Order: sequence, then structure tokens, then C-alpha cells
Amino acid sequence: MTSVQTEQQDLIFGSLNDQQRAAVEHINGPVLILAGAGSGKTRALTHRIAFLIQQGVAPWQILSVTFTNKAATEMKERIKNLLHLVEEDSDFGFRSTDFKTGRLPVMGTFHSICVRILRRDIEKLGRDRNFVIYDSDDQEKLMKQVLKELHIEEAELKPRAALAYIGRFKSEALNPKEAQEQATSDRMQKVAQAYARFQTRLREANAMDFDDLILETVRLFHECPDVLSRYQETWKYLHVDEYQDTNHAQYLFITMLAQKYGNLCVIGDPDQSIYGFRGADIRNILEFEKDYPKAIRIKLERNYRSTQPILTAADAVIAANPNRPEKRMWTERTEGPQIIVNEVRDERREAEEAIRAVQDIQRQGTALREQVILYRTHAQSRLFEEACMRAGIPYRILGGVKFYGRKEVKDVLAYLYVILNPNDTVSMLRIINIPSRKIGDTTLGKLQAHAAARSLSLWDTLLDVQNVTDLDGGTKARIDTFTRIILKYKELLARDVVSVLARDLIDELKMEDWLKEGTQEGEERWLNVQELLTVMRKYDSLEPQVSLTSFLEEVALVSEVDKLTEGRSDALTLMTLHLCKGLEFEHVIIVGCEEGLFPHSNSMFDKEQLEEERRIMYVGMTRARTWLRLMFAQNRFLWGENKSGAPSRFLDDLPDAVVERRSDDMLSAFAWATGSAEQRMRGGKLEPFRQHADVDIEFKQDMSFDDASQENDADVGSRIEHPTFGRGTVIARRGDIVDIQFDGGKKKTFALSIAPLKVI
DNA sequence: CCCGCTTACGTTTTT
DNA sequence: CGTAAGCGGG
Repeated sequence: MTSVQTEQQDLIFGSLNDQQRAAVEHINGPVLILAGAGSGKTRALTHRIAFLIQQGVAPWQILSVTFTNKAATEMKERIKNLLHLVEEDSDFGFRSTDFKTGRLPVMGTFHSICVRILRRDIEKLGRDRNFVIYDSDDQEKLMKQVLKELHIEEAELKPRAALAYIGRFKSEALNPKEAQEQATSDRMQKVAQAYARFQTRLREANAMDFDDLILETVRLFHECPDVLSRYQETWKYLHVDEYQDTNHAQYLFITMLAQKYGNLCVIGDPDQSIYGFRGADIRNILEFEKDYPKAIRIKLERNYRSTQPILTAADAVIAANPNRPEKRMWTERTEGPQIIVNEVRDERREAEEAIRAVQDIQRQGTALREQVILYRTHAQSRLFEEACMRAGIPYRILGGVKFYGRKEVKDVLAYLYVILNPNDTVSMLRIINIPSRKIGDTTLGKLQAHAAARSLSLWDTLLDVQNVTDLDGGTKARIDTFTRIILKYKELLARDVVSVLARDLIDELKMEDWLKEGTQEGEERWLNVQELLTVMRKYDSLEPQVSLTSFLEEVALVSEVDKLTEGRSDALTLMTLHLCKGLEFEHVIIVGCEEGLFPHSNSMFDKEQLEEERRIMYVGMTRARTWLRLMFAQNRFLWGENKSGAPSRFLDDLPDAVVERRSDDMLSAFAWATGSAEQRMRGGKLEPFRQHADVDIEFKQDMSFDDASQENDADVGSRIEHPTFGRGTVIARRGDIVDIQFDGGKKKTFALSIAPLKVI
């Protein structure tokens, strides 16, 4: 071995624990890595890939599927450092259609990888490689048209509902025909019908939605064995991160690739599966060893992120879920602040208190970028945003009204889509009257009738507008103006990069004038357009047409979390619990911990959905390194009504030993210290429960008194002794958490790793 | 065809 | 409550 190689080996293995090392070393055959929260799985994965390369595997033979583009970028960076790769090729992943180049592995989300495959090979399915990608907004517009065509009333089947069903079908890799065969009810027949028509329309527009990207790739593999075989030979080493959140279509994709060499390494944590609603199938990870009987299973159980109180609390919450693989997370950070459970009067107070807590921690020296407020639904964000503004705290919100979802931004993008592909009817309809050209529903109706009668596309009809009989001359002229603009820029496509093209277009459309309208809002919209132009400049160095397609591609596939890397400024982050997966912060505040909101009322009465809600809570809690605060409001203004809800049932599971309860008013602070959420719901009103306060205080003293209790391994039935409560019997055990019936009559819950218990 | 007002409806969660 | 679609008068 050369000295460089030795040095690389040291870098790769030097800092790993035994389990991580095992994960890195087992490079051949199927490997299942069960990686608990904060267990250094990204580290294991990057080191594993670096090791593969160091062992002589060509980088392009390695495929790694990540959950976000941000994760892919970060991992590439780390691999570069491990291998001392100095050259800049961070952009390689997106643009090249030739996979067998580059000094870094192919990394990206399922969606971005599939797009690259399709751009390269989809012509083998008889489709055009310049397809556009429809987002949910576009989908909804198209579905509305489809339902209209099929004479399905909105009351019978709402576009969103139809799309939700279709999404289900697609994630299960069912085509319209199969959906039809499955449909038993009248309603599902209609859905299947809509599905079929929807796909036809997509195809006519040369468009795909997100799910199609995966499905069409699977279909391509299926129908063109030579293509599949080529990719199997290219990517001999496969990795999938966050495997617990893959759906069936994604499962098929990766399974087909793995068929030949079987070098598939999947990483995940069943306790963090939170995307069931969009078809993620937790069985993919739970049954991996059935699919691959020879799989090696590695568990990463050491947590490098959080303090013991945080782990204990999170563990206690997740322990209530059934059918979990055995897992015992541990940390060397045995000391840490208590989890704060904070009761407030109402949602306004909640926002104020949360911001105050953030400022508190900030004063102690933790930057805002290290802090986050997590909520269950986007709708909750507004009050926190307002509280930030009042307090003068810089913040950034992920999700909600997305930048690329803004009307003015989508308008510009729609122009670009149409210039690239005039058959994109959804985009065409979006912009044909923007800015106003007096082409309204009446005119469009006539155009569409003309198109239908001659089976022309809308675009061809526009080109042929002089022959549309029942339009007056003025209208024809205005349509002509529009077509000319599109044709003009279509020609410029070969000459101008996207930023130049778009700038000229925006000038020609006089967007600044009609966007601004002299209002504050208008000013902001214009700024958004300029911001978009700035983003485009990143693509200036590419070939003109490639610069446009690359730009549109990246825009279509950016996730909210990808944007976290943008902007270096120090700001507090606000986002939904779903978006926080894979991230970590010094200080985490989870708000709205109330029955009906979290767990959400739509998920409260279904066993499996409720389990998923619990996992969402687990994910949120385990993002915290040092401080964790859970908040709930006694009253909340929801849907125009003031509702008083019970604290979330998840709070019931927190062991008293690691919790400090705070409240707007002390009397009610302890009111809910005992009794289940369900009981409190039934009882309606909260009941003062002062006598338990002293028990809590007593208990806290026990904490400091503890030192040598970690070795205890009590199981159900074990007799134990506690310095304050005396002797008792373990009556239940869930991981680190035990319930103890004391001989004196009291029943208490403890965390084994913390409580001063002695097995006797 | 456009604008402004009224009404209906909604809130899970996302690539 | 807040927003977005929908309607009717200009």
C-alpha cells in the first residue's frame, strides 16, 4: 500500500465505532443497516463509499439514493474530503447524460436519478425526451379538465381526491387498467376512469408528474431488458438511504437494479417512517431480510447527537408502538437539561413563549441557525412568523407557499416550459392571457372546439388561428401576437442561455410594470422575478439549450430542505415536522402538542395512522442535541372557532424524571401530570391535582443523588429498590422505560438508564 | 373581459 | 379566521 492509501484508510476507519466499521467493510452482498436517530449513519455511508472507491471500484459504479438533494451534495463533499479529491465537479450529477464519467459516485433522490435515466433512454418507450415535470398545481389543473371532460361533477369527485387516489395507485405501481380491475365501487370506477384519461392528457402534453418519473423508469426497465442490463452493469454497488420511506414503485426500481449483482445496501430506521400517507411502505425495510436471506444486518445504536434526557424521552414515546425491531439507543452525553413541557393559555401565547425561549438560548450563545420550531401543519406557521417579526428575529420558513409556487414565478417558468415544449397545454393555458391579451374563456372555448374537431393540439390551433372561423379579426391578431412571442424565443433558444432569454422575455412582456401596480405586494412580486433571474445565472456557463433544461429540471425537483443550504445568514428555522427528518439542531421546540392537532384529528382514530403520528413525534424529538421543549395550548383558535383541547397523548408517555413542566399559571401546571389523554378528554375539564407536585419535587432530588445505576438490567418481574419509594416490582418494560409497582402502593414510570434503581 | 365583492370551505403531512 | 374560487355588475 502506498502512503497515500494508508493515509486514506486511516481517514476512512480511524473515527468509526465497531458497528459503523462493519457497515463500511461489508461491501459485497446485501446489507441492512438499522440506524437509529443520530447514530452517524451519514458518516457510515460516506465512509463506506469512500472505502469502495479506495478499494478500486470506479466512482461511477456506485449509485446512492438519498432523501434530498441537499443530502447528496453534502455527502459528495464529505467523500471528496476523505479521498483528497480536489477538483470541482459538484455539478456533474445533474447535467451529464453519460453516467460513466466523473470522480464521484452518482447520488441523488429517486426522482432526480430517474429523470436522468429517462432523459437518456425514454425514447426507447416511444416517448420524447424533452418531457416537462408537472407539480401538484399543474396536476390539479389538468385533473379539473379531465373531470370536466368525463362529466364527473366536482361534488362526486374532487380533483384533489382523485389525485390522491391516483397517487396511491402510482406508488403501488398500478396502471390505469389494473386500477380499473381493482375498482369495486362506483366511485372507484370513476377514479380509474379519471386516472386513464389523466395519463392520456399528460402524455399528450409530453408531461410527467412526480410519480411518473419513477413508474416510467420501472416500465422502461421492464420493457427494455437491454437498458436494464446496461444500468445493472453500470451501477454494481447500490445504496438507499431512508429506506423505511420508500414506496413500492421505488422498491421495484431498486430491486430490479440489484437483481444482477445483489450489492444492495439499505439504511433506515423503522421508527422514523413518516411518509405512509404518500405510499411509503414500512414493510420494505422490515422485510428486507426476507427479500435477501443472506443479508448482513448491522445496528447502529450509539447516538452521537442528543443528551440522555432527550433520548430517554423520545424512547419512551416511541416505545408505545407495537412491532418494532429491538433497539437500544445510548449516548455518552449523560448530562443535559430536562425536557421542558410547556403549557400555555392559547396559540398566541405559545408563539410568544416559543420566541422567548429561542432568545433565551440565543443569549446563552447558541446561534439562531441552531434552533428550530416544528409544527404539525403549515397553517400553524403564521403566528410564529408574526412573533418573529415583532421580536426582530430573523427567520426562515420552509414549505408553505413555496418560492417556486408563487404565481409570478410560475408564470415565468410556464413561459419557459412553453418555449421549450409548446405542447405543454397546462403551461400554455396558464400564460396565454398573461399579461392580459383579452383571450378569455370564450375565445379559448372556441379554440378548443376547433382543435377537438380536427384533432389538433392547442398549439397547432394557435398557429392555424386564421382558419378558426368564429373568431373576430381583433382576437386573431392578439393570438397571433402571442404565438409570435413564443416562436421568437424558440429560435433564440439556440443562442441565449436561460438567464438572457428570460431577461429579454420579461422586458418584452413589460412584466415590471404590470407586476408592480404600485403596491407593496407588487414590489415583492417583482423582487421574486428578479430572484429567479439570479438563480438562472448559475447556468450561464452551459450550452444555451442545456442551460434552460438544466435550470427547469433543478427547479422542478428541489425540495424545501434543499434550500436550507442557501443563504448563510443566521436565522431561526420554522418548518413542519415532516421536513425536519435528517436534520439536527441544538434547540428544538415542538409546538401544538394537542389531541386533534398532534396527533392530527384525521389520524387519531386509525391504529396505523396513529402509530405514524407517534413516529413523527419521535423524529421531531430526536432532532434535538441539547434543548427540547414541547408546547401545548389550553385553547386554540381553529377553523374560526375557539377550541380547548387536551394535551397530546404523546406527552403522557414522558417519564417524569426527565421532564420539567411549566405553565402560564402554576395551578394547572400539574393538573394533567397523571391520567391519560383519553381520560382527560372524557373528563372534559382539567382538574387541579396539586398533591402530585411534591412527588415531582422529591423525584428531582433523586436525580442528583443518582450515580451508579446504569448497570441495572431489570426485566418484568424483577424486584427493585428505589431510595425514595422503597421496594417494588417491575410490571412493564419498553426499552429503557419501566413501570414499577411499589410495595407501598404507588405506581411510577422510570428510565432505567437514569433512575436510581437497584435490582435486588 | 375585468374587477371587486361575496361566499364557501378548509388544514395533515411532500418529492 | 383566512384564503381562494365564483359570481355578477360594469
